[in-house]
Amino acid sequence: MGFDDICNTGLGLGLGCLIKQENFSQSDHQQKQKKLFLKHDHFFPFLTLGPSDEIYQSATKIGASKVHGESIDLHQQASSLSAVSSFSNSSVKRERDFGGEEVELERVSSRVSDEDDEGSPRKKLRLSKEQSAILEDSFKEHSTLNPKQKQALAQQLNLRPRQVEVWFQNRRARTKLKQTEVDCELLKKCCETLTEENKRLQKELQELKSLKLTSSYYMKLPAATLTMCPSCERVANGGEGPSTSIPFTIGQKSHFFNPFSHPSAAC
DNA sequence: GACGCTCGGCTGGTTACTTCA
DNA sequence: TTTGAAGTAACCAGCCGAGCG
Repeated sequence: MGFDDICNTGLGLGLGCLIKQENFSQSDHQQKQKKLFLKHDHFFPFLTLGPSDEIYQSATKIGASKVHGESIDLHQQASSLSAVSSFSNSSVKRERDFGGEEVELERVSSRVSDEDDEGSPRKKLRLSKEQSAILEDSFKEHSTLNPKQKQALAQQLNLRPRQVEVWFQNRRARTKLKQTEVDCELLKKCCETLTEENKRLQKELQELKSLKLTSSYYMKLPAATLTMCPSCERVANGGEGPSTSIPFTIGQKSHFFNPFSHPSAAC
């Protein structure tokens, strides 16, 4: 197989992104929850240079999911079609007293809460700063609550357990939403970086193809005069002659590239 | 062990209300 | 003073896993 064969095997560029998954030692449920939160440092965008069909396959296989034995589905499961129309004719009026404390003046509520064990009408209250701070602290320790923790927290905050539960549900949703926004921004930047790298490699590829005629010259040289860089698989003429400045790739395997760990694919 | 049922907890989506620029 | 956007408490439907008979 000569250099022509190598050059004409359809070298191409691939683009993908790896997501690393930690091994969890927690309960299944918490594991399931953690899956939803992607850490920044778990992204491994990469470019590949190799036979085009292999690049596509490797990029889709690897980027689509499998890292560390865990499969990750970037596409969230189909969202449930919630056609809920939570009709409510309750209303709550609140005022602030002189000290800034909130005073609730509840008026009407015909909607019965599912947790309304006290028979009191549903209120939409605003949690105090202290309550929020305690809830936040508790959330930092554990994003989910067991029944005992929920009960204890409810007692401590003078809230109903249902309120604590709802607060944690909403808090998790907010966290996930923010994380999604952050991930989106990160992916945008990754995409920009990889696009630039892709352009650069395309250019490099064109240059390599343009060296086709020159390369035939190297093939005629005795094998002993050629040396290959083990890391980048570039062949040089053993330091002899002008050819050392004109490397070319002969590796057939895909060249995985991580722009975060390797700012440049070049030597 | 397989099956069906119940229950509790979670997620995604939504509504209604509050706050603030 | 009004208004629109953002934040958030509360809710609902649906899903899933554990426990039980």
